[in-house]
Amino acid sequence: MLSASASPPKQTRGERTRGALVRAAANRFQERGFDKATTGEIARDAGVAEGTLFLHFGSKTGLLLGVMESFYQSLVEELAEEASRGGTAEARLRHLVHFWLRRVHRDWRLMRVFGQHGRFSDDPDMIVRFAEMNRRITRFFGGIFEDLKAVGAIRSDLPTYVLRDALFGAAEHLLIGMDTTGRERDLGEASEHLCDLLLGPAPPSALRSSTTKRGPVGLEDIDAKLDRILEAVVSDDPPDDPT
Amino acid sequence: MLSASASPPKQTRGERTRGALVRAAANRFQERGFDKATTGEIARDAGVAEGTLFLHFGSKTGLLLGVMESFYQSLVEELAEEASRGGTAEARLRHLVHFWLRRVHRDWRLMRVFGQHGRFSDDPDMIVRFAEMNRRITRFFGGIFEDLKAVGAIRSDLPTYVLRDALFGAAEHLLIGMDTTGRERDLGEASEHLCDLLLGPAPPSALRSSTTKRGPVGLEDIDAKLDRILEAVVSDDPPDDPT
Amino acid sequence: MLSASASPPKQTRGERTRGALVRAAANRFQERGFDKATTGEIARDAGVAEGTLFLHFGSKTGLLLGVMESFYQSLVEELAEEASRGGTAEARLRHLVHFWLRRVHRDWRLMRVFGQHGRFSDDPDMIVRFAEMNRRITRFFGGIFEDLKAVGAIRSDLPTYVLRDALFGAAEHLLIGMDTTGRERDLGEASEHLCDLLLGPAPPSALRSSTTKRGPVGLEDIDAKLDRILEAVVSDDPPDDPT
Amino acid sequence: MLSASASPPKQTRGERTRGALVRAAANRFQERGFDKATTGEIARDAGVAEGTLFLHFGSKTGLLLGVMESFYQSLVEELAEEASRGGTAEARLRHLVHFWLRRVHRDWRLMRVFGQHGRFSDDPDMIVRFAEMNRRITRFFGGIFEDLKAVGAIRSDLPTYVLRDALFGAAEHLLIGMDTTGRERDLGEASEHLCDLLLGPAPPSALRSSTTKRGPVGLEDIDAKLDRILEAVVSDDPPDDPT
DNA sequence: GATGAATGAGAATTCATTCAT
DNA sequence: GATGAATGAATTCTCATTCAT
Repeated sequence: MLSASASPPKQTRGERTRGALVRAAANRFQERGFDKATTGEIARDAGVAEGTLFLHFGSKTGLLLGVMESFYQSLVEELAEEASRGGTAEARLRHLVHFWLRRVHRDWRLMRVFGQHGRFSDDPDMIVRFAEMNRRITRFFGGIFEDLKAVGAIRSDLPTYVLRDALFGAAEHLLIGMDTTGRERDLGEASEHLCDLLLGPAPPSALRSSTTKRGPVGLEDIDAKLDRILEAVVSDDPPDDPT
Repeated sequence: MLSASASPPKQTRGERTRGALVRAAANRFQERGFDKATTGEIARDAGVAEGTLFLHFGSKTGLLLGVMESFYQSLVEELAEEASRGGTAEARLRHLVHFWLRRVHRDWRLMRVFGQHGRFSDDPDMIVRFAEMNRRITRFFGGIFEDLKAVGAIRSDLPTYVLRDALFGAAEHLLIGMDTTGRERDLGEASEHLCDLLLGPAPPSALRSSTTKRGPVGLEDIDAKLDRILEAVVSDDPPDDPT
Repeated sequence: MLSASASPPKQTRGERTRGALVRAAANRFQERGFDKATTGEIARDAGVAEGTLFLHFGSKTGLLLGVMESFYQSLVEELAEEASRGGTAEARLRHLVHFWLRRVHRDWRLMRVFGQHGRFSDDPDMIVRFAEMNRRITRFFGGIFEDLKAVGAIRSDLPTYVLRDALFGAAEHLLIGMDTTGRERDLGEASEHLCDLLLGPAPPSALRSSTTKRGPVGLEDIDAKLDRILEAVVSDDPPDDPT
Repeated sequence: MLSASASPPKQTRGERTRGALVRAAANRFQERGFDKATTGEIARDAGVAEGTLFLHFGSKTGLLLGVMESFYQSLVEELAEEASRGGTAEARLRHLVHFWLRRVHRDWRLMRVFGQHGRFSDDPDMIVRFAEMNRRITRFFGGIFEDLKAVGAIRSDLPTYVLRDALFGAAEHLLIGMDTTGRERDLGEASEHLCDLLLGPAPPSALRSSTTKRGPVGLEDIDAKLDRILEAVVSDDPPDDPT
């Protein structure tokens, strides 16, 4: 989960403890969900007494908040870095979507916990904080959509919220489906398809990116597909939503 | 929630009790989630003793299963009725999507509970049953997508699963967004936009009539068909899910 | 504590359980105070599972309320019976005060718990209920004081509240003193003295009651007192307030 | 609470810390009671680390002891000053009672905590110390009562302990009643009434002059003196308590 | 003297489930 | 079929106290 930071030597004992707790909690929340994960378990994993958990985070919900903040902070950083790579708006979208799919793939269970409790917690603070974090994330994509519309690469008659919901919703369903059914999907391909959907059909010129290139069909293509069909006789099941 | 059926007079006492429990449970699950809803309050709402609940459903999970079955049964019936209205594939899609949005709008919290517990329950029976129900739902849309591709109304390069994930995912995000933020959206408009996205911009010519020929059969045609087969085989067993 | 009722055969299981819990709780509250008594302990004493306690009383505070109600109910009944004995207002006062001293002597620790938590609980319901019970008790004495004033047996220039506070306060301090210091006092004598104080000095005639009779002093009296002085070289400690 | 003394400039750091802790603790004990006040909040209020509290007082009980000592020390000083004003025994009583009412009015919650824990603590040291402090207080009043009896201003047939219990008990009930019911009482009036009760109605003649002789010595006189001795011996060690 | 981080033994409460009637 | 009373394991949270720095 949250990586065991290669800590620059300066860190108080308290900081180390907090870190260990956040990491242990992220793991437990991910694998068992918030409600089924117990504070006892988490403390034990972190190698501290249960009371220490409450010393640092005040409550189980406070701990979740801590995990969320830690998670979204690095997520935003990564996203910022990925988004900083130049290119046309379309290239940036394709790049970010691909990144998003891979990123969410790693942590969708945890993000699902965030979504569930960030939105429906009894603690209003939690709800507010979660909304903020979420906004920081969606902004990245919302901005690009606006750019694309301005440039004419996306039909301007589609409201941004539909595009955004389609993007995040599709990603979520896709990833959950993969994880709960065991069916493997090539995330690169999937993200290309998803972008294709959002961007609409290729404008006259051939801007198509490599994976989706539609050159003349050869026997190789057919053979590859037959292979996949043969494999497909085995797989099984359905997906849901991350955040 | 599940409507208090104007019951045809004949019903055993047991049936009436079961019904009351299912209705009460649906309400509680919806408003408090599965875990926070207690068997005690459900029994009280239903006007029976707590023991009676276990007499009929064996366990809380069993009760959830009962609620799910009752829910999906009517959902499938409604969907079947809506889908039976004729029209072009596109008209059927637009109609069903609109219906879906309105329908899910009413019960998204409950469906969210189903999705959560149907997929991640410890009870394997629960998982299997949920998958079946889900498949019954997705089939309606999957079929239409195939038709639309066949007809050329949807670009055949987009795999069905992407369309399906985009549809269900977008619907879910849209509805949750409405409910948690209080922001009102016109569901009619939203469903039109969503269909516009899925269908892509209207093609220039009259390719939309249902049985247009596309010239001599080439490898491209075969390849396209293999695409459909591939999609069908992979997704008929493990389809995407609308929760 | 609360007497193990010689139950008339009709009593549901629940009633028996409630009774056992109330009795066990009264004991524990009395000997350890409300805060230090644990629900686990009480349940064990009552021979039921800890959960059962909460089934019947909802919370530890609810249990205290149950104990209080049970206690004050019998107290009021006893008081009503004692008060029903006729006689002059003075005779009734002397009788009731004597009864009160004996009664509180038995349960002052418990009554102290009631006073503490009945007045300072966070639960407003508790406070209201306690105030009501208390009023029911004080009314008995307040009424008599009014009668005595009307009759001229008590100086009418003393407000009733002073008399009442002096009575209850003195009783409380007296009893606590006895219990915490181990010093024995004759409750009959003490109640006579207390009444003497409240009533003021004897009117001309010799209404003095038997224990306080001041006949001619004999050597026996002096000898008895010397005995007590000799013993007194050993005793120790101080008192507090019941309710 | 305990006043922030305008300290004579010389005070070690330790003394200042102790003082801050005692003041903070007095406040917390008063408003939340001993058990509900936590060492954490007290330390925070005092502006020191929690560990520091234990450094100075060893335990929470030790802290209470510290507060008690500080409190009773000033109380005794104040009382001594008030008592030093001359006048007849009766005037001194009236003055002291009035002072007592006003004084207790300010701090009855805290004194209640002292009474509760000073008497029922598990720590035997606490009990002993509390008893000593208490004795120092009661002596002031006990002495006056003896004087008044000697002078004939109080009927000598009432044992001192009854007077003392009535005084302290009435004061306590009166003050608690005021605070918990919100009912305002004029403390000046109340103290007059209370003294009137204790002193009884003014005797007809001039028996109140300080050294009135009462004729030839008889057994009655000896007996009365034995009463006083008896009382003194029994109550000088274990006196009644003003809490 | 002082700190702040850590501790761990409780405590109250919850709730799905069982079972005698 | 139905009930209501009982259960007891599990869980979160509190707080006085300790101790290395």
